[in-house]
Amino acid sequence: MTKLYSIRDLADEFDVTTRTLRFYEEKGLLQPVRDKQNRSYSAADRTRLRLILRGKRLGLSLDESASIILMYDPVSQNNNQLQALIDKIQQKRKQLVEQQKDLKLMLQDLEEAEERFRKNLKSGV
Amino acid sequence: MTKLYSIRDLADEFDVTTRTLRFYEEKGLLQPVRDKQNRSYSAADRTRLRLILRGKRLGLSLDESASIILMYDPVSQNNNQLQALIDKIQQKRKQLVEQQKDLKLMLQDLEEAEERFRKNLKSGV
DNA sequence: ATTTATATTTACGTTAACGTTAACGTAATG
DNA sequence: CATTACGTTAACGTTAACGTAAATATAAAT
Repeated sequence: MTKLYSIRDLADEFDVTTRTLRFYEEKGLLQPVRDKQNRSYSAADRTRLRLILRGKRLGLSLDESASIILMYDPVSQNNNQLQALIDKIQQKRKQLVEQQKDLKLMLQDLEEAEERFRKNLKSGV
Repeated sequence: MTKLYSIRDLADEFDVTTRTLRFYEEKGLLQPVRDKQNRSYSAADRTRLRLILRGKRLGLSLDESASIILMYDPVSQNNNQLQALIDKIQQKRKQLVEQQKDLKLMLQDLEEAEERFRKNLKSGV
C-alpha cells in the first residue's frame, strides 16, 4: 500500500488550486484513482505533478511538459520508436542548454547592473 | 548617425512578425521613431527587443521583461529608489538561480532517461 | 440534526500574446 | 500606369491555463 494523497494534500503541498489539479487531469496529465467519489493520487501522480510544475517554471507549456513526461516513461518498445524517442530527448536537451545560456546572460546583466547602482549609492549622489 | 532599422529588418533578424513588433510598441516595450509615416528603430530598440525575446525564452511575460529592462536603465536617481531597485534585482536574480536548478534537474533526468533507452537499443530487444 | 468543510461536475469568464482580416496609402519596378 | 511589395491603423478572433460561480453531495464536528 503505497501512500495516497487527496486533492487537498497535493494542492497544499505544491501550492496550486484544486481547480488546477482537475484541469491537469482533464488534459490527461494526471490520472488519480477514485476512492468512492473522491480523487486519490498515487506517488506517481505526485511525481508527475512535480515535473509539470518544474516545466512551468522553465516556461514550458503543459503539452510540452506532458511530452517530456512521456519521454521518461515510454510506451513503445521497438527499436525504431526508441530511436525516435532518443532523438526527441536530445533535441529537448539542446533546447535546455540554449536556455541555460540565456539564463546566464540575464544573470550577468543583472549582476552588472546591480554593481553599477551600488557605486552610485556609495558616492551619496 | 547611429544605424536605424525598419520594421522588416528587425522582424527578419529576430524571426518575429511585424504584428509582434507593433504589439510590443503598443505595450510600451519599444519606441521607434517615425520616418515620415514608417517606424524607424534605433540600436537601443534593437537591444531591448533582444532582451524581450531572451526573457520570453526563459518563460517571462512581457511585463516581466519590461520591468527587467527598466532595471538596466533606471529613471530614478535618489538613494531610496536606487536601493529599492537593487532589491528588485536581487530578487529576480534569486528567481533565476532557482530556475537554473530546475533546468539542471530536468537536464539530468533527460540524460538518465536517454542512457536507459540506449541500453535497451543495444540489447536488440 | 444542523452547521461547517470539503468534495464533485458543469459551464461560462478572463488574461496574455499575439494572429488575422479589412481597408487603405506609398514607393519601386517593369 | 498597373502591378507588386511593403507600410499603416483598427478591430475582431484565437489559444492556453486556469478562475469563478452555481448547484449538489458527503463527512465531520458541534
